[in-house]
Amino acid sequence: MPGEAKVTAGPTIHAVHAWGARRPEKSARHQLLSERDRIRLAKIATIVRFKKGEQIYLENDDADLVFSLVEGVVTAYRIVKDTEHVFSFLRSGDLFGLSEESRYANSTRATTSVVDYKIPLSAVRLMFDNRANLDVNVIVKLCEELREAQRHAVLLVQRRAVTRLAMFLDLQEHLQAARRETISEIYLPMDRSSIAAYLGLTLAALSRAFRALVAKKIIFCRNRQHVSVLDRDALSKVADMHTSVTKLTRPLF
Amino acid sequence: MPGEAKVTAGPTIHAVHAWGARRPEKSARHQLLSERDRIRLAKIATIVRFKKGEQIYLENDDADLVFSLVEGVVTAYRIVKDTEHVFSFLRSGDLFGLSEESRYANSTRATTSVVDYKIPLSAVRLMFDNRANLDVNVIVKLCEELREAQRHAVLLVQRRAVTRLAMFLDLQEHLQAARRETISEIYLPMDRSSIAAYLGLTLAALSRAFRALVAKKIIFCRNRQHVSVLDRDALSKVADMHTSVTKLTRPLF
DNA sequence: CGAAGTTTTGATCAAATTCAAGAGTAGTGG
DNA sequence: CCACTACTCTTGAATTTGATCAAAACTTCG
Repeated sequence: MPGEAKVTAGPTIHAVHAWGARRPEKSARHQLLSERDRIRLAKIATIVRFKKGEQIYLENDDADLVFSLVEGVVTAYRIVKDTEHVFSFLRSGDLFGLSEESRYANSTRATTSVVDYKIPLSAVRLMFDNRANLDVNVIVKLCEELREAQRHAVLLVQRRAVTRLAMFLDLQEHLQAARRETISEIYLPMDRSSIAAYLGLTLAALSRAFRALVAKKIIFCRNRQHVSVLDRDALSKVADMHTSVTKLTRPLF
Repeated sequence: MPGEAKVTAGPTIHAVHAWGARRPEKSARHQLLSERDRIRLAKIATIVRFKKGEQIYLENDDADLVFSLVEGVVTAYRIVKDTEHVFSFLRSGDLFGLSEESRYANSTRATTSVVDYKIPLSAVRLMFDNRANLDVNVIVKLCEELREAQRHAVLLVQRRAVTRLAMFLDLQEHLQAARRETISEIYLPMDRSSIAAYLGLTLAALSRAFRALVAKKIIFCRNRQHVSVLDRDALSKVADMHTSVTKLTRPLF
């Protein structure tokens, strides 16, 4: 397929640059690793596959592996007081598996079938010590994660369920565009209960929110996983965005 | 005062280690910079002071400075649709000022009078290029920020105002302990409206939540800035925590 | 002592939760 | 290809809880 990303061996990290030249195209994501870094990483990384629904690691497990996601969707979550809280849906180009005091800080599972690289943490630390160029790129990636966490917080503060859902759809669409996938339809590989857990809503409230948007002809659900936006202005209006969620970021660091 | 941190020149970064030896004492924060790094940084950093209420930088300003907080409290926030969203209250040992595409990702202001180091971003980038040991420590710090963002998300999902407040108080107390300050009383340097903005509540709801906890004799407010916990078990119960908020973290990276 | 800025309190209203039951979708095996 | 079961999702009615708007009490501070 012409125009596709060229196939190179090894893990990738994609992110919007934190500093560096401001790009003409807004929020374009770039491959952060040099060819050399990718080759270097490829030597210590191995491909792993997970089936849909499979657990990748559990919170509090010994964190000895870092993962680089190649294909599929991974859900990062925690169970607090019997309630699942979803923090992020990880996609191709994302890194996960960082830890607090050598233990994973939350759980992850494959939401679709997943292909990723696993990299022993010991090897990563060695690379840092050897001053590979890697570390600055990891910083950039972390900043992006932080910005996303911030977007999430703004979303969660919204009181109306339709507002949260509209923001979520807007966000998904933008992420999809950043990955250069088609945007004629929004693809939602996760099920309703995961979305509800991400939005901090009950299943019932989420369902009603979907129906409300459909009833107003703002979106159309071809099926559970495929949604198209019929009235973008109305969606933005519902999402309450002066500055779209998509523009949010974080102070950090 | 004996037992105080020894005075050394230059910025500091404090965080819980992401990897490395698991410490006996839970979530102890450590100074991440070596003496050498601090001296190196001190050469390019200058002290700045801000008065209470003063703006430090605004979202979307050109991001040419990174800040290292020495003393005081800084509030990181964004205004979205006329509503202030507070993302974090930064304390001594925290870094802030990182950017997206060379612009600050949100606004910060001094909540108390503040002393910090400002470091030109250009110099920081130069240090990264020169492979100072700095970068790994920055990564560790970013992971901590991420974990905090996650705690915040869990807090925001709680429906009841008292639950959010209880989690917030618990969090503040733990942070205070990690800074090795006294914990006989929780010190809240920020005003009620900032807390409300952090908790995603209105001023009215927050006020009622405070009064509810006071009425149940779970906390005692000596004044607006000083709260003590009278009944820890009851507080934890209100906060809904099997695993206290304070234990939450993030998958990343 | 005012005057401005905060915080508290009260009444009404809107919206999400809860619980429970009903519809729709896969996926299995006959 | 059609049941049959398990699962996900939708819908409904009653309840809980916070937002809103507005006014009163409290704090600073000049």
